Amino acid sequence: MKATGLSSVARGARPAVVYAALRELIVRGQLAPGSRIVETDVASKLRVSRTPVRGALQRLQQEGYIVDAPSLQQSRPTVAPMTREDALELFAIVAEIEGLAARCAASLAAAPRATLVADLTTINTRLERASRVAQPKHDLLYELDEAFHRRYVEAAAGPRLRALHDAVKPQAERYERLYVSLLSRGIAPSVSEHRAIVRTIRVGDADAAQRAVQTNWRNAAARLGKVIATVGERGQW
Amino acid sequence: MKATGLSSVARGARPAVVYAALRELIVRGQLAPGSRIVETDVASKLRVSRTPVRGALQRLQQEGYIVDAPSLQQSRPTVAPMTREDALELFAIVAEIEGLAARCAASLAAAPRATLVADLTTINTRLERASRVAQPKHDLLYELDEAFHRRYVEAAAGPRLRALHDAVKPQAERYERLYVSLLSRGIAPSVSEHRAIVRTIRVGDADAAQRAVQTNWRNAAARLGKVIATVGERGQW
DNA sequence: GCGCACAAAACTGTATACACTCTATTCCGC
DNA sequence: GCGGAATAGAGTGTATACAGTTTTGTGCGC
Repeated sequence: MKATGLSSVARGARPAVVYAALRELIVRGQLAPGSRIVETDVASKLRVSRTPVRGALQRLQQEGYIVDAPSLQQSRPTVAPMTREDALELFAIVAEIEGLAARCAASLAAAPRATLVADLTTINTRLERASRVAQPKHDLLYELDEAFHRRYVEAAAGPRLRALHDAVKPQAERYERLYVSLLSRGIAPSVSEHRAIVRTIRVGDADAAQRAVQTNWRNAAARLGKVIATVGERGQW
Repeated sequence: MKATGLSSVARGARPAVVYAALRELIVRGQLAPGSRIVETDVASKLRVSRTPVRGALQRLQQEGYIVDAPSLQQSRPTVAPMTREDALELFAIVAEIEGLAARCAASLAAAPRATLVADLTTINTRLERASRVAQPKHDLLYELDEAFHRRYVEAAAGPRLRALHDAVKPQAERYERLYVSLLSRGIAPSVSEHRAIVRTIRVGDADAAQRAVQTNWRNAAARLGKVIATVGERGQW
């Protein structure tokens, strides 16, 4: 990412670029939970005016990446803290959204469903292999897990559900990365849960597919909950 | 609603007021699906500058009330069309969100749960009575059904789930109003489905509560689907 | 009368100036 | 030295000017 100088970005794309840049910083932890975000600073760092920055901040806030620090009249955007409570609620929501997508996936026609099942199997196999090596690469584990879920969402979800997924899921990235970085050996259960998901989609059992995805996320939430309890919360004060 | 002259609105509240005004116009149908929305017009009608209007439009778009008409470079916001497909997907999403809330509600402690159950029963009884009269008042039916669902969401949902609900649910209002206005006698099944929801929350069965809410919405979607098929879609051309 | 080209109007994207609010620091009085 | 008030600074809210793009209308040629 070029640190400074996106003033050359095409005319209609600046808010989106600012949004992407800030989200990346937040999700990767470079912008710590609890940090204040100042419109003027962002604007000058990225060499754009405050107008596109405003748009980006508004979107980030609406999606939950940043929150308003309590101040009577003015809005003081700060990076949203990471707490155990928040992680559990967020994972529960993702469980429902992706569960619904899996339900739709299991109801697809036979032909596209077969392709989907094949792809999911491939991805999950790669995930299993990546998790078995001596020093698992955290980024790779995250990418593969993410790719697995994204695959069936994009295959089956309608425009509304996909938009919702795009808005909610990336917020879990902060917690997922924390998770794999602390528990990289512990994703074995995930692999077998993924296999169960693939199985239900293959046989076309919508209810079971939805349940399987929900189970996967609820278990992940439980495992993550323990991790956070030990490592502590961030951005709380 | 004062048509013109909200230039006197407090300093930090203008985007919210513009947002509320436009959303109201859209969900009540005064701004027809497919209509173009022009920043300048809205700004001059409401006597504010384009800046707060911009914020409001962006939020409306992110929540799905308005969409971008395809135009290569510039964004041309138009009121989102109402289609059968969209209604079914939207209701399926609401089913998951409120289903999750109901699951949390069934897991509440005994004391607050008892209060919740009592309130839900009261609301549902009022709904039943309102639906039995000769000429049911559509607005009242809508309000009561909406109040029923809102009650348990607010009682049990965490901040994230509530924010999601606040963002998604109002979009269903367009379809719900269409629904009750065409099928006001047909809400008897809803009343009994609500009773089932209350029962599961009372006994504290989380899984059953979630399923009951999902059933309620899936049935509503099916009933609405038929209605739209007969009345035709809007804003498609 | 039809079509194409050019021009003008309409709108959105961006930047910037100004106003208002909140905060923090400093200075004065005690 | 401590506390409070005044003031300077920082930062957001709003308005507006300007630029670039798309659309629409008009006139000319055929």
